[in-house]
Amino acid sequence: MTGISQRDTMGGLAKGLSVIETFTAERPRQSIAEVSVASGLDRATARRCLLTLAHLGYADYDGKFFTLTPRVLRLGTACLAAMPLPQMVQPWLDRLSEELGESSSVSILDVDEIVYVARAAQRKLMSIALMPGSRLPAYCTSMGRVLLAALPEAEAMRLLRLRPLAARTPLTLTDPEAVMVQVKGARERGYAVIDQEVELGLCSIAVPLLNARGVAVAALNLGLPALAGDAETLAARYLPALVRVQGEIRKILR
Amino acid sequence: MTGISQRDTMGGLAKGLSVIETFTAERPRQSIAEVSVASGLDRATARRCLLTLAHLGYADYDGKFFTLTPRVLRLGTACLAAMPLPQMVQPWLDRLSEELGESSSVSILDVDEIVYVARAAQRKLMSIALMPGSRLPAYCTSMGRVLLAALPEAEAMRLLRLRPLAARTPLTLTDPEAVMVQVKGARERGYAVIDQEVELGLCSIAVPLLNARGVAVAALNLGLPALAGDAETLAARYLPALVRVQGEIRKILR
DNA sequence: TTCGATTTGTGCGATATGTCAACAAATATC
DNA sequence: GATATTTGTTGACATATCGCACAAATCGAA
Repeated sequence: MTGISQRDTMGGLAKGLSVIETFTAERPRQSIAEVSVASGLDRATARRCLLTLAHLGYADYDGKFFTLTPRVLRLGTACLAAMPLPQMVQPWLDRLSEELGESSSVSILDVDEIVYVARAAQRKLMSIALMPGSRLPAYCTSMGRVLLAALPEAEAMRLLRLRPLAARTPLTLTDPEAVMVQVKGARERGYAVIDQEVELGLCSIAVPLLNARGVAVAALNLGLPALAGDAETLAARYLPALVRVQGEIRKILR
Repeated sequence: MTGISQRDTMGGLAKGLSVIETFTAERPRQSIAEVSVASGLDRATARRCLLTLAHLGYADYDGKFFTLTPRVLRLGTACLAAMPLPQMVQPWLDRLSEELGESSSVSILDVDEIVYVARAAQRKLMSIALMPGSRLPAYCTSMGRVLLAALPEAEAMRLLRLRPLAARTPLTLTDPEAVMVQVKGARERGYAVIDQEVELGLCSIAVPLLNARGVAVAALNLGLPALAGDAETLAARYLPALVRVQGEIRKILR
């Protein structure tokens, strides 16, 4: 019950998962040696992991390079499918987006990143396509800020210090202390507004999604073009609809 | 080089992955014993897998039940991000959807399912939200049929026989032989049209995406409302645009 | 081609891990 | 509330697997 004892762990599983995570957009095809250095595993071990993955259909092997197969996606979608939240909120997202003509999303916090778990896309504002499973850093997103606001302050601060905060645009706050001020503001107001800190031209307003016990389990946001006005104007215009959905979802979240 | 020899496999990895896959929408929270029966592993082994997953942050454990965490999504998105195809085709999808005012998607085949890897959603025709990572059975989808058509006939037939074909609508073909006839038709014509076999009110037309060597690596489709007419009308109206994009993408696919 | 450099494949001892069985704790059943 | 059943945990033993060192293969450049 205390810590995980040595005899309760399975090294092989941990190693295999880390091998999967070495595959990125920059390195979609890797040799055994590449995976070995990327994962820090011995070549012999990396080789066994890769051969096992190939054998199970999670990877393809052409005799030289390994690539992941769509079967790996099953792991992720198993996870998404296993979450009750996405299916519960999707109808509300659809309605909200339809009504306002803007994209809305629901995300949860994974360490210092927000992970989209449901989305109703309306028009394309962002340069990259967001979808369930997509990740953005918490510090520069409206959903990230309301989710950080739901944590104990020390924990939020720890997450903000995990890595240097990149200036994604000239408007991005890159000082953890400065972000923390915004996080506190979000906690007090019950919502967060972001003005082009993720991407120029893009604003966003988010509220936390609370379960019946009042615990923030996710965040709901609207993506808006930057020309929509200052924070107060945005809030006045869009907050009522968000709060309404927030209330409805709270009723159905155990 | 021949088969995977016993000494090149890692049992722990295989077991851990199968444990992850036991989590579904129906069973998002599982005890050790439940996972044990679902995976066929000994309880002690299942326990070690689960504790390891929890230790690594892939699962949560409340002392009784395990749930997967969003961290598992990283595995899947690592896979999607590692695919060059989605990023390459996305601009074409966006343009195509914009032009025609209908949703378009690209999918690949994973065993007997199609997996969406890119999508430009225009208006909501389907009851469920489709997005990259989503899966539909191959037998009743236009993209599935053109992808099956690209396989050797015996292999396609094997996939069609893997599980009973569910009648998703009154129009769904549920006889493997009958589906095979359509698959062959798709191969001859170079495209497939589906009329409300997935969902009532929804038609779809698909073409294969070929790489420079002429190998079908994915499928491209348009989702259309059922009122759009019969197969020939649909093809006459939408095929030219699809074929144009097919040609463009073929140029950029190695 | 030949040679060196890098990468990949493979035996081996030491260690980790799976299996099985037993047991204790929790839960269900009556 | 007593019994039966399921579930979680632990220990012992056989075996799989790790990581090392070396062999084989592949690659690159002269």
